[in-house]
Amino acid sequence: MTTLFDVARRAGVSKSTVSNVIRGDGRVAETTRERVERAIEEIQYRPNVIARSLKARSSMTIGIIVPDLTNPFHAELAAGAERAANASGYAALITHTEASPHTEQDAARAFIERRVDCVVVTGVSVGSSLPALLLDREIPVVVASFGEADDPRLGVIDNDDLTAMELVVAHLFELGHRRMAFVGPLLLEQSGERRRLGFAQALHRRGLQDVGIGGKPTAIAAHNDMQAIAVIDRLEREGQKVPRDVSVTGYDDIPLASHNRIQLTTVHADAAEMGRRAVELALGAARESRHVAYREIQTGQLIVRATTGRAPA
Amino acid sequence: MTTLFDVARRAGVSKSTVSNVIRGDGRVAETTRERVERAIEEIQYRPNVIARSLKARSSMTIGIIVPDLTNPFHAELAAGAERAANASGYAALITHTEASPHTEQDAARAFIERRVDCVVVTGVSVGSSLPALLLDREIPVVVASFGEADDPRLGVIDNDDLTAMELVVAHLFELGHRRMAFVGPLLLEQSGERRRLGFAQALHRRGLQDVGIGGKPTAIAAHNDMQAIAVIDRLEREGQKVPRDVSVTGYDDIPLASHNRIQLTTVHADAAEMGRRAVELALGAARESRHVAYREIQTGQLIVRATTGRAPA
DNA sequence: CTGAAAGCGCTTACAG
DNA sequence: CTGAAAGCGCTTACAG
Repeated sequence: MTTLFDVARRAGVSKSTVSNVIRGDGRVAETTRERVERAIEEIQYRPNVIARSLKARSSMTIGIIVPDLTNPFHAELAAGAERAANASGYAALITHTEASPHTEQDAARAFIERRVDCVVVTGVSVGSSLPALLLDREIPVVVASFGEADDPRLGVIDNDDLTAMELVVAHLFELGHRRMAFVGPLLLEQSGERRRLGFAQALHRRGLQDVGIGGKPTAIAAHNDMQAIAVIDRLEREGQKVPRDVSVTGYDDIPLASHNRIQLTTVHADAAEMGRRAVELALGAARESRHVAYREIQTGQLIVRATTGRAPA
Repeated sequence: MTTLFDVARRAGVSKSTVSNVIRGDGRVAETTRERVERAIEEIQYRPNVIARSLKARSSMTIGIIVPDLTNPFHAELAAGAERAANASGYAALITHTEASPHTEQDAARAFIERRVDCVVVTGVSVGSSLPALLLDREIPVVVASFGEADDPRLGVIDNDDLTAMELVVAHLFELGHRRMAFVGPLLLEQSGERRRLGFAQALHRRGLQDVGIGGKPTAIAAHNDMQAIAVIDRLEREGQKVPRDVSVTGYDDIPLASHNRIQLTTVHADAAEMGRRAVELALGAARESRHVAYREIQTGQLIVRATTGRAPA
């Protein structure tokens, strides 16, 4: 690879001057600038960001942690975050953890060693130490759709799960359902617990409680759309019909939820926008060398489609 | 952040010695090693990979380009690649391009400037310059599921699309279909053309030709599963039934394809394994400072499920 | 407006 | 077995 020095030599100037034109530093004579730019063009010079990072103490890269890239909600969120990072000149180191504590530790270590400027996390294992590991190194982190985010240093972009689950239960209750169950996430994600709690509270207000999946529920509220779709698959393979025999709800409103053959009743969340906003907050904090320490909670709409219906008599 | 120097000072040795114990260089006295390790532990030292990269001329990171993170096939492939990279101590810079030439250029530039050791590409726009941009910089690239990969320097992990489309057409033909159409990818991906070609050739062998989507086909072969699922959605919203009125096939066999409500007839491909293998080839080449220049073609099984049936009378 | 010099945090011969 | 020194490719005061 060619270096600054190569273009300096070819243009007949010093490395400092080349650096000045590249960084757009004002004090460079017009003719010098042109000469340097021509040299850059001729030898196809591309600055070495690694060298720059070392000096600047900023890697110009952000870390993104997602439990499961294969879940469209997480993929959309990561994609939104990545796009926003790119737009600001940052590259994105993305790693998926399958909510495994061990993989999370490895990812944290890799991010620390590579000196990422900040990180956004779309989900972690229950009781994960990942955020603390990063925060303790003064790396700003914002968590999106997360569950209990108790560390005050965290940035949080989240959904109001409690309200959302109240909407879900109100809807099901109105359809006559009295035997309901919550089904947690496929992976051991921390966010599962808060939705379970919201569900339980909403039932409690109506003098009901979770009958569990074994308790012949007439309605099942799944932790997210992917889980809801898996539940429908299982029920229907067992010969039950959704929603005739059992109603099912999701959470996230992934594109597939509105597919003609799925038509899932779910809670809407704007994954891409959450990703974009998370990066905005994280980069802002990184640039000012502080933690984010700020939370933003949005409450999602309930989208009623065709997987919920009147409770069977 | 603490540096090598901090631990050297605390352990009362030189930076060289600390470096030697960290890198596991043999010639270090046992007691010295212990002293250094204790110091590292006490001040929680983590090496700066950026500095190491600068000296070593290897960034220990790989680039991954995917057109659409939201497509489970690409997500799986990227996840498999990412996992394999991590297992070898590499981090993964992932960027999604939406098959936009402009974004592809930006990604290539970012990868070059960050000196990624190699890149794996799961799809590009038609006629994309992305691979050449990288190859010309002596960066090994392997393309997976790609379409026409004409550059001999490329590594290629691919499916035998021609054979696969022959299987698809044979299956449909046997069910009595004579009016068939191919539907290309949602994004302008290069891989679309080869599947279209295989489809056309298979029809031609039977004295048929593509009637196009407007030609009232009784069977539609989609470029991939996501497109097939979108086609089913569209058809059924227009009041047609799949497969009663129209049969539909996909390609990839994403997890959703086997869902009870989808049951898509499709061609199986092992995305995660393709990703793993792609990284293996790319890293091997990177370590030897050469291009991959090697191709591996697998032919996928046709999985017959419930979106294909006898042609309507 | 331009260049010499120091330094970012490592690694790597090389001496001792 | 250990350390001093040079160098990876940049940036950034500072002189001139």
